[in-house]
Amino acid sequence: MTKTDKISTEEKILDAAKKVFVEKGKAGTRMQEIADEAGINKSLLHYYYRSKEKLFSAVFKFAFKKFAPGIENVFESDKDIFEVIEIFIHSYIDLIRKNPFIPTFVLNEINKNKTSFITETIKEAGINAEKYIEFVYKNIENGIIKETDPRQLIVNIISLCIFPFAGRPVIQIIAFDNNKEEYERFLDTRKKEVTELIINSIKK
Amino acid sequence: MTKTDKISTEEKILDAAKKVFVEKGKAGTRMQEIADEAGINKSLLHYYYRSKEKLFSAVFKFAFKKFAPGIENVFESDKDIFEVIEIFIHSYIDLIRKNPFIPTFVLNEINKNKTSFITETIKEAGINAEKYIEFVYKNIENGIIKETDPRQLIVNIISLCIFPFAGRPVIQIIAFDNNKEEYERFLDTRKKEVTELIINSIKK
DNA sequence: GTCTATAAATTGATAGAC
DNA sequence: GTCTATCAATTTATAGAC
Repeated sequence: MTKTDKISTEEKILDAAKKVFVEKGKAGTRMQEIADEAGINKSLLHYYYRSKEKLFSAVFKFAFKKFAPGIENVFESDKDIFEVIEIFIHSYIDLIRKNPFIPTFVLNEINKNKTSFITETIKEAGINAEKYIEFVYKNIENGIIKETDPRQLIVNIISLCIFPFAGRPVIQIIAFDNNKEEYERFLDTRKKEVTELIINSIKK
Repeated sequence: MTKTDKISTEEKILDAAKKVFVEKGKAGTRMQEIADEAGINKSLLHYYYRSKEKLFSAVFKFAFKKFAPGIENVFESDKDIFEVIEIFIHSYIDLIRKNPFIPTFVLNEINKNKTSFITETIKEAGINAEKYIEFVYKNIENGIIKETDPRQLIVNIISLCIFPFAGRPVIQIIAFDNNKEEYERFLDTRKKEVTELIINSIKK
């Protein structure tokens, strides 16, 4: 008996739901499709998760955790800020590359679904902005980096990491003649490009 | 009689459709809601536009034109590249600020809706990447800017302009305590921030 | 051109057998 | 726990009166 046989029905449903919701969005998802993907009966979805809404909630929470990197853990150290930024960019781009649909899904649902649930999920993710901001200010005071707005900096970093994935179909068509392999190579060079651009913008 | 009374039913429908589709997305839009928004009967939607699909197509084409700036017009001139970039960033951020939901809408539909219609619309927009690329290379050869990959450059510019709008709800909550006015001020400074970052990255 | 009425298909959710 | 059958509501689309 292989280990995959041991996956519980509840897990099978959640896995299937993640796949379908992230790919099609909340409004575009059909409960039937999740059931098919999980290889089970549609009624079981309601047995384990009362409603589509509740199933979506579970998926969104998972997706948001993937999306929102633990910046507070990376930036709290006493390490070299340039090194920390490089590690952050590299690991974040690696992360998105493994989950390329997550950014579009999260951004879209957050914009369309202005419920208290979404707001709460974002807050509950417990991203500690203060620790990061302190870290940046300390490096400014110590004369290691230029006078920099920490919020502009982090928005710059995340913008540059995410857009090549969210905007991939457009960029690939317009700038790469819809050549998939060429675009993959473009993404390869992206880590270095973004790191250099950011480091260059804060170093004295 | 005011001029607004002269708006044809067809126009009223398209205006209403733009509003609802861009806000709720293709899958989340209901024909009834468009009819209500236009103040007309639901049947008229089908009279003027045969189906939801066709109405969506009209809206998407409009939205994509807004989204995809005419880079070929801006960059074909013999003007100073630094000036051209500044103008491009300023006018693009101004444009998105007037249509803040367009980026999320376009990016989302492009990723979820992998039909030939979407691909064709992107191609038909007729964005002339070559003219832009030539312009950048000319400036490199003339020693005005550093050795730069034109595609990385344009992706950098657009990333930095768009993400603060697509990711607004998250950033506003995490970094600005959900304070709308503070976020508006943040966006105000964004034009200068992006321009400086980009110029700084290409100047010798 | 614009409306009412309604068809036809889809879809989230529940009841009840096993 | 899992399935079949089915309800009830929604939603796109059309027919036909005016």
